[in-house]
Amino acid sequence: MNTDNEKLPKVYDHFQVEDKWYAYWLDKKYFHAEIDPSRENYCITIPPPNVTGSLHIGHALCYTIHDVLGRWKRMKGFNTLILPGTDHAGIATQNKVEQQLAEEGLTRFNIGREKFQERVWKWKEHYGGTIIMQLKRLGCSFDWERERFTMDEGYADAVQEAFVKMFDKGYIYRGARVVNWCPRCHTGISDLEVEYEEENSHLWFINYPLADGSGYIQVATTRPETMLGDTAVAVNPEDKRYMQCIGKTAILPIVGREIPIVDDSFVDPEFGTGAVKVTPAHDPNDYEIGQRHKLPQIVVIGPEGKMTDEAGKYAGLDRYEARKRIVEELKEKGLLAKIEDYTHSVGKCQRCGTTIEPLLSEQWFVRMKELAQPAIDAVKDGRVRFVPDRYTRIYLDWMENIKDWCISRQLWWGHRIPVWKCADCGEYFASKTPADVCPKCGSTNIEQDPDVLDTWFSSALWPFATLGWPKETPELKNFFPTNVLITARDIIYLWVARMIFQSLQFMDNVPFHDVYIYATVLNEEGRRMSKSLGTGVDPLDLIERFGSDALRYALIQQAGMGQDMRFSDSRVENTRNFGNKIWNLSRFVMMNLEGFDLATYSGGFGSKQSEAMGLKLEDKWILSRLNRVAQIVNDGFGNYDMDDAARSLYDFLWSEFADWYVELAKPRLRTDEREHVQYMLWHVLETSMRLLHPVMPFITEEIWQALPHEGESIMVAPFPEADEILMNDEAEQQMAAVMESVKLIRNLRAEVGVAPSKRVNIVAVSDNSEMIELLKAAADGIKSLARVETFEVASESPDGDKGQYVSAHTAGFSVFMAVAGLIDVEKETKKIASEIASIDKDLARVNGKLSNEKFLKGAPAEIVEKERRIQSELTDKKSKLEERLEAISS
RNA sequence: GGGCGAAUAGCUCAGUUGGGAGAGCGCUUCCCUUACAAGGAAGAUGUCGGGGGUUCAAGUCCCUCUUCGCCCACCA
Repeated sequence: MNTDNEKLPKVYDHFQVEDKWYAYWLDKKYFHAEIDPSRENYCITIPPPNVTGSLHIGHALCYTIHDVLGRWKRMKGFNTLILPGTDHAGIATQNKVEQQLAEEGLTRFNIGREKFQERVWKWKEHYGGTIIMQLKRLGCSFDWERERFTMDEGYADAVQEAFVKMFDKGYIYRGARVVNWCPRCHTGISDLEVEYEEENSHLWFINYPLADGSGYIQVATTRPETMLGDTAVAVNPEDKRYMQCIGKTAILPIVGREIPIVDDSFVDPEFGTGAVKVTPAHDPNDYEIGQRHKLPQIVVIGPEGKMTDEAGKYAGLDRYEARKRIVEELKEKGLLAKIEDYTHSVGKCQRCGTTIEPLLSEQWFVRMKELAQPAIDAVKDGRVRFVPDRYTRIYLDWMENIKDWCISRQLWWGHRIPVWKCADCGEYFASKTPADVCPKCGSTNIEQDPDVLDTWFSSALWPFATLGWPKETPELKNFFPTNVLITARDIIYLWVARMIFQSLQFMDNVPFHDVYIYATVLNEEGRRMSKSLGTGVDPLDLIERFGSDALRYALIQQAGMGQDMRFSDSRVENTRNFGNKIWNLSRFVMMNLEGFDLATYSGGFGSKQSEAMGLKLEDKWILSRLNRVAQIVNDGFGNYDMDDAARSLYDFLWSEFADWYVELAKPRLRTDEREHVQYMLWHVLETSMRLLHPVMPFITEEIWQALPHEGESIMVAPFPEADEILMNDEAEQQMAAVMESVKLIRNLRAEVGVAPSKRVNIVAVSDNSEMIELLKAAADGIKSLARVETFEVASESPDGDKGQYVSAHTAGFSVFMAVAGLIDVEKETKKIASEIASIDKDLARVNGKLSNEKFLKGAPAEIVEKERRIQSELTDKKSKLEERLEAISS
């Protein structure tokens, strides 16, 4: 290979490299998975991002993890399918488009359902496109030929199929309930879509006069405006204070309605006055009380958050204005006993922040009990495993206390509910195809339900609907169930749980085997990164500045087991530096590969071959380290410990390969070892690039392509497996001693202030023959790394004028550095004395242990042995220092 | 009210089954030594949140307290 013609630029330029290789990979169709029964599958259907906007760093982490695992498995020979797509995100996207309309002074009602839907589709095209572009820039090796959208044609069919089947099986029912109503979004939402916030408010105490004139009963409320809809007062049946009131009636102030006083064990006698006003149409608990006592339901607040006609003179007022005025009127009438400050949590719409109005309305629900059970079993018996494990209980607790799921939404963007109602006989029926006649009475006077389905109803089908369900496609047969779901912890209930029960229902199998809940990304201030909080960071910005590889590595390096991570730009900058280090490391190797021919090295490193090749200590050492890293990386990816894998590669490449091996290789390249060293450098670098490729795909491809290689892309090259034969404890220990000697000499130089350019004369001393041999063998390397002119190895300290040496001591050997002129005896004495003091401290600890019989008896033999070794090392070092002290002061 | 997680160097975080406290950034000193100044060499910095306990041995296990974050709950 002629390296002169292919000089790599000095600074890594991520711009041209990333675009070039992504286009190449696409062109080669490496991302595309065809069905291949001869190979084991690896399949993930990605969590489809909402088409509400662009992706932030949290998403970048999620999809980087997908891509790391995908690339790893692909290189390991799995038929790998990472299936991408996007989610229509009903309410969220509709809100975005409504905001857009509002800027034009329009509402969805102005332009009508059809036109509105057109606008949302346009929005989807735009932002869906942006998201896909972001994923591509991130380097994601997803199968774009199989990209899906939760409202594409086939998907719509799956949603209808699922709904109709569930409807016909009786899992879906229509019911009047108090639901969480968002007056701004104008729709009901599920319990999971409500977010609670602490609010400072008041507790109003109101006297309700008793009808018999015998006084009044006092109730406490946080929502005085709902009193207009009260149809009872409830007290606890055990509450002695109110026993005589039960069965009596009270006169509802302002309204004048006579309402019963009922007993219900729901009421907590400790809270407030122990008497509760009951508003069945505006509070889920009151609704339940109302059901138990057959109370009427009076809706006094309408869908817009305004008082209804039932509110009499307050009709038409905003709910908060009504509250003010009602409190005012009660005060005037002398019925307001007191007002207390009170802090409580108030439900807000997850999507727009508007305070939820509990409102009685008719909705479609999924009956959950029966569906939940198999989903509970699947996790309990381990068919689905949560990582980290602590989420198992969170899931199970929720599933075991599950409530029915409100799936209808009064929105225009989403899957229209495939239910028709017959105007003549009142029958509701579901149908996948547009219906025109009532199956019960034959009437054609039928109308489709205007509502759409909760987005999560469609998302719940994702792992199988994307593979073709309800059709029995080859993809579905081949790739289902998928291997793992990688997702954020905030959608365990909303999505994960629902995929599990829907999959068990429709596929009779779990949707995935592992659920990996990754870290929540926080910004520098420790706040959750979220678009709606305004704390999102655009990954594209970081990719532009530092490169995709840098961003990916920074994310993976920090992606510990579900731990939150604070993310800041400086992290990515550091990783960019790592990329540059790898780049220059590769430049060095490449510059020195002249004349290297890969073809002559087809054997690799077997134990015998390595002997035959005459491996030096540093060769054995770097091969040992390389294979240990290969082990850690494979284990790390396999156990979702990706940070461990990433960090070990960083340390290996920078602190071992570049800092030590390459430095030791430099002089060897000028000797007859050249060819062998070339092979070593190539081998270690090429293997490292393959190990690193899943995390940093672009730079590794660029380097790999520039190196001699076999195959057309690193993406499809085999992933390195650890070879235990090459793991070599002895070499690692010996190398540690050599490195220690270099550090000691460098340290002495710095201490005495010898200029880096100046070479020094060293005498290394040991009374251990093996150590002497080792130091002798390593002399060339030590001389080069520590800038040593003469390096003498002796069994005794240099005699003669000891005032001409400074020294440093470690276990097994000492180094003496000749200084020009005499040493500063005072300074040297001080240094040695302080070292002795520090050794004494350690020695005291070790001696204490070793003189403790309990320790000697209780601790395992190897630990005792280790302490003994430490003791002898310290003692040895101390005596050397004392000897030295003696020598210089004499 | 219940549950979960976190607390380790100035900052952000690693620390596998209990066995001589680590990295990156920042800081100090020196160096453009032909792979790399986005770099190299040397160095300083810790009551491992507090208090108990188990153990020969605790950052690691148990109890308790404090502070922060998150989740769940029918907080009228």
